[in-house]
Amino acid sequence: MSHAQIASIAQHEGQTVTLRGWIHNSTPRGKLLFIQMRDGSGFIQAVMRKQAVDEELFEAFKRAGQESSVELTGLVKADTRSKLGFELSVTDGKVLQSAEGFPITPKEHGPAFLHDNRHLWLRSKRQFAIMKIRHLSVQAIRNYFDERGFTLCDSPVFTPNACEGTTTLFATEYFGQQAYLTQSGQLYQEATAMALGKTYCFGPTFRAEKSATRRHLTEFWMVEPELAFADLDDIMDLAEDFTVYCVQHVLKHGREYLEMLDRDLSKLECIQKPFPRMSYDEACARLAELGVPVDPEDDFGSPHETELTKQFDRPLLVHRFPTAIKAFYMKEDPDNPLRAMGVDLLAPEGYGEVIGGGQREDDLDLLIRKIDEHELPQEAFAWFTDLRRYGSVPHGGFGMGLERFVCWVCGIRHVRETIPFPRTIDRLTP
RNA sequence: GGGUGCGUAGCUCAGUGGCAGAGCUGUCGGCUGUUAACCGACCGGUCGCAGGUUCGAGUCCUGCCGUACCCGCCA
Repeated sequence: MSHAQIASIAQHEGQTVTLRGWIHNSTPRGKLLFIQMRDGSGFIQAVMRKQAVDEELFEAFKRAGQESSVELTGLVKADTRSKLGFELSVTDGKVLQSAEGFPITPKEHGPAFLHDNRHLWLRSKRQFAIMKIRHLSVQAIRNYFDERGFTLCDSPVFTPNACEGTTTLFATEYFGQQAYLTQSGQLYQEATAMALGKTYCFGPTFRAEKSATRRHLTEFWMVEPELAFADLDDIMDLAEDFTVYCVQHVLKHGREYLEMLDRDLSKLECIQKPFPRMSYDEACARLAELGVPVDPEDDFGSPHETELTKQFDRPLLVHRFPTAIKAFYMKEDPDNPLRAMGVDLLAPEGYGEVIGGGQREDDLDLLIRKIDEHELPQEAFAWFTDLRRYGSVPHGGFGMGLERFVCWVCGIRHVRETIPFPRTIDRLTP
């Protein structure tokens, strides 16, 4: 007898198979027992008839609580009464461990309770679907860059210096020195891109931001491509093409998971090129037209962002932000030094910033001046300025927050559900 | 860093200053098409913590703790 997987149950129609998994929920109905079983690959309904199995077995399954581990053998039947289209008509089985009082019942629960039980909550159908979509997103990201000649060159997690101020850095002791956990792999990608042309890193990043919002984690995964010989337009083209690829990949391979989450698929189907693009100044003018004016020398906030993205059914690229509010490494607009060659990709439906990036300052003297202006120590950036000393070229890249992407694609409210064990300002466990 | 709301059974919640409640979970029994089943019974309480007002506080006041959401900042 072979063990089958629920995910590929259609191949076994008309056959007798054995499934190994857990009782997701069960409903006794007299001499019938309906078992919602999951095996990690999917969910299926098994029907146990008292007359068809050993009496002791029937009683054992009737007593077995939610999340008991079990083995079930039966005939795979096409059945329209089951949501999957297939049902297991049980002939034999075994309760491996009979569980009692599983805390996450099929009824309603609050977020604090669910997160305290994250190790068990991952077994629910909704979390199963989200983790599958996260996986497909990672697959899409890697495929995209690998198929286009990018070389994976991961940046270090321990770093000696801050690139955007120390208040958002996690500090740690490193053999007697102060070290920080990385909040971006970008500076190192600028080095690898000069060595290999097109590179990317993909790993966890850490930010000690005191942001308790539905869009923030203190530990999150970021993919950061960097290209030599690229200007702002190239970066925007890449961000656009990449986003379309990733969304369409999930849509193509993860339809069943999106349906489990009741995602409106039409909202994802329309994520196609071209994306609307507007400069920051154009965005401010548009906001004024929409009746939400903004001070053009001050960055606009999340309500402004939402108002802007509501105008479109696909992501919006906003470029050329005020230099004053952007990081030291960002290139100034040659046409206007008050504007920097940065770009944000704002996802629709109120999801907001998913990608941030731009063209980097490639002029040695300007970069050294910017480091001073930002009151950063030159010596910490000696290796970074070397990149402009030896064969500087126009270059750029961006970072995409994986969890924000997954949150948008899933159409869920909070990023904390998009990572197996979220780390937020007020949660370190489980 | 700023603002707002909520803490009552394992969970989700109701509770008018006057006897501590419901549904679900769990345990036991019943039921042949359920999928958050249903019917009957049982089990289940430091009303977040500390102080105050009052004849009397789950309920009103103060502080603390926890939690949720919004803003700022970002991906």
